[in-house]
Amino acid sequence: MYGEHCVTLKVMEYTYDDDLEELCPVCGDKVSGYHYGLLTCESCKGFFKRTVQNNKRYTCAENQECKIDKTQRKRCPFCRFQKCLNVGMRLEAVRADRMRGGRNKFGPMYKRDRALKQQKKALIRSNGFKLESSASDYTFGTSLHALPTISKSLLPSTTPSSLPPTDYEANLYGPSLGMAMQSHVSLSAQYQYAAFPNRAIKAECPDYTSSTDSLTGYPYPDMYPSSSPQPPSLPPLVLELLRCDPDELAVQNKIVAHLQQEQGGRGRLDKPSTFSLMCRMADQTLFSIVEWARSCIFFKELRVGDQMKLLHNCWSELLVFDHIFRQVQHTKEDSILLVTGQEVELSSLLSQAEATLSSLVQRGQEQAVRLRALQVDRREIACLKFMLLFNPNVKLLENQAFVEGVQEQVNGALLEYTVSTYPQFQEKFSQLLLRLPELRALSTQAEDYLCYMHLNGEVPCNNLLIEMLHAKRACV
DNA sequence: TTAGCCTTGACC
DNA sequence: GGTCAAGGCTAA
Repeated sequence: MYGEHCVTLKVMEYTYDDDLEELCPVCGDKVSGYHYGLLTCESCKGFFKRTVQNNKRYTCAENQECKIDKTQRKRCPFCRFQKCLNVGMRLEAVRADRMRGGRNKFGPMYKRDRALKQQKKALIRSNGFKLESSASDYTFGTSLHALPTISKSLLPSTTPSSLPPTDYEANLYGPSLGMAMQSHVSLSAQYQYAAFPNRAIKAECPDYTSSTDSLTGYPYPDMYPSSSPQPPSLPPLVLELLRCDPDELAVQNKIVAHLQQEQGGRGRLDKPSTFSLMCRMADQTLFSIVEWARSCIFFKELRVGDQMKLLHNCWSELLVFDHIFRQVQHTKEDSILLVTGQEVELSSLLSQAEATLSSLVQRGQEQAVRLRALQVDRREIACLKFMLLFNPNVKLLENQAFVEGVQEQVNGALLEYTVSTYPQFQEKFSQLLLRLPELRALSTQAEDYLCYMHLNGEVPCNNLLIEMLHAKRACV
């Protein structure tokens, strides 16, 4: 049996005392500082600047899947620029007026990012996670209670689990889901200003993110000369779906804050197991997913009964998809990026985890590799999440026609988007859809594993995961 | 064209 | 006045 004490995960050592020791997310070269939204190397900074300033258009001689690393980054500027965009470099940080010096509106974001990295580092240290270079051999799941305090502006005044269900409809969801369904509106409102830096920036900068931002292959903002080729217009539905997506940093902050609070309520000696900690992370991620769904266009039009059925059907798919897309963005294939921002060394995990868990992790990594090869972008991810959520095959839906209609609309918008945005990659749409069956199979396997662990008493009590698991199996 | 180094200037 | 993320310059 998979014992909680037998998994000792190595966590990559963080060196946030010196951000410059990090590697460029585009090519892996040494980072020279924050450039256009994130920590990158000097050469990718220059490359990104030249590309945007000179409105360059590249083409890929291969199939737009070129590997970009330090030695090969000069080979294919198309794929290099795509990677710049995919990892999150911001077009709007390149100045249209070419003014030198000074500060831009990203300053606070960089500051927050630094603070977050410090928090993560403290989290890892106080957590007792085994550092790669450390001689001591701590287990992954140890005390979280020594975490540094997250600033009040980032902390919710209350946690989902501390709110009693009062709303009738929310109660229909079950104890945990009911709370998730009714309480997160106020929480998200509180997070809006503290952890949605982009929103604040948008108020002061031209709004490139709403139409032609850094998420696409043809993302040039409107500030460039009108004589230059204009990007194709994007399906409004795709933009709307993307708008529904929560800010990753906000979710991360919220989950870290919750885990801190949760552990704060325990004694120092009451250490959760590795698996238990993973479940708590997944549990909180699931709360975020429910919150996302509730705020989504179309979903909020549905009656609560249908909302429940859809969520019960796809919760594990969305959870697995969330994990996989995080690995796509993470770009490092030798480690896993957790929702808390912590890195876990893959080899260590695979060598010590029980066989089923290893297989799940490996299959997840394979999916991440395939999606990365497809150069999937955020807009496509947003569409795919909707397609998972609005599954017309769910039984006993009150408004099955509506769900089917949404599925068709999103399907059409994704097709239009991929064809117009990636004209050299006509089969991208079908390639993306082909990922879904594998994803569903993986999530089923993950559910089975969770069920098995639950029966063995390894899953924490009052867990939304288990509630969803029971609800789904009761429906089948 | 690339990429390392230099200059600039708002913000602290 | 120091910091640091912008843009600029230039040898390779």
